[in-house]
Amino acid sequence: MHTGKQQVYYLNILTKYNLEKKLANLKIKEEGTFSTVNELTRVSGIGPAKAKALVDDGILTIEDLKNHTDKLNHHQIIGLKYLEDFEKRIPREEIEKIENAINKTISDLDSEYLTTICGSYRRGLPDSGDVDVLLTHPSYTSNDTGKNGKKKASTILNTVIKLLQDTHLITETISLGDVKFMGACKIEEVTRRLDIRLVPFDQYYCAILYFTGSDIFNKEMRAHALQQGFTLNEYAIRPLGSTGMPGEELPVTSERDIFEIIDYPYKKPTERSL
DNA sequence: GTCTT
DNA sequence: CACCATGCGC
DNA sequence: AAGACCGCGCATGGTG
Repeated sequence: MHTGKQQVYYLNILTKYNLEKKLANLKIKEEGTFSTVNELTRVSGIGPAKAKALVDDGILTIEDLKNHTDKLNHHQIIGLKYLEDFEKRIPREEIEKIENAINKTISDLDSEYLTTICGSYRRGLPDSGDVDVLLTHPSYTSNDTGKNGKKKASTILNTVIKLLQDTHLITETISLGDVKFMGACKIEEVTRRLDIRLVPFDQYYCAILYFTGSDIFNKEMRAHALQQGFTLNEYAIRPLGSTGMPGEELPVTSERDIFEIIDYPYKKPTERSL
């Protein structure tokens, strides 16, 4: 009963999203601004809505945009400034250097921090689009909720980010909250997109699994989990009761634990690029 | 409602 | 000030 | 034809 209601709720979100996407595309095509919108959305932080607004203001190209930076917010200014850089792929050798720099700085701070760079880098691919770092510390768990937990998280993340700024790895901040940093770093010539997210210690391996992907692999694994009577997401794996109601989060101390719980043959990260 | 099977 | 909606990226 | 699908954190601007 509760589950049915929840499913209907998510279904509505999904339906609404699909409809809006379709309507937006139709509208754009009708107005003949399709290619223009695409051009402006190359800038990180400019999506379909902002692009449309800019076009309405007579700003049609990236070149126009450079003369109207007053119409951009901080994210979009960074996106414009590093437009070419952010479109370049990052060789894994460079990510290895970034990884070393991060690990050195953070382990000097506290040896109990754990970091993992996920995404295609972790799957062993020769290059990636950005650097996605997962960060955790035993003192921060999913029990740390409410005002106190937020404060604990924000202290940890802010400390780490400040340190990485001091060592001149992080060069730009797009956004910084309690648990997620989005910004840029530079270790050679090109400025690279860098994300760092703080994850509760007990949810670390579910997060690593999720953010390592690939998307297709995640989908297959989630489907297998369901067959075995479990629900798996970026936070946790939980058994499903006879009603379909998720139970308590199962303890997980490695990525391999998750595979074993759902009786799915272990795949190394390099075997997950489906 | 759309996508997969 | 708190709270919410929207845009955006992942 | 039938069943699967199954957000969220942050910045910004608006409301009261």
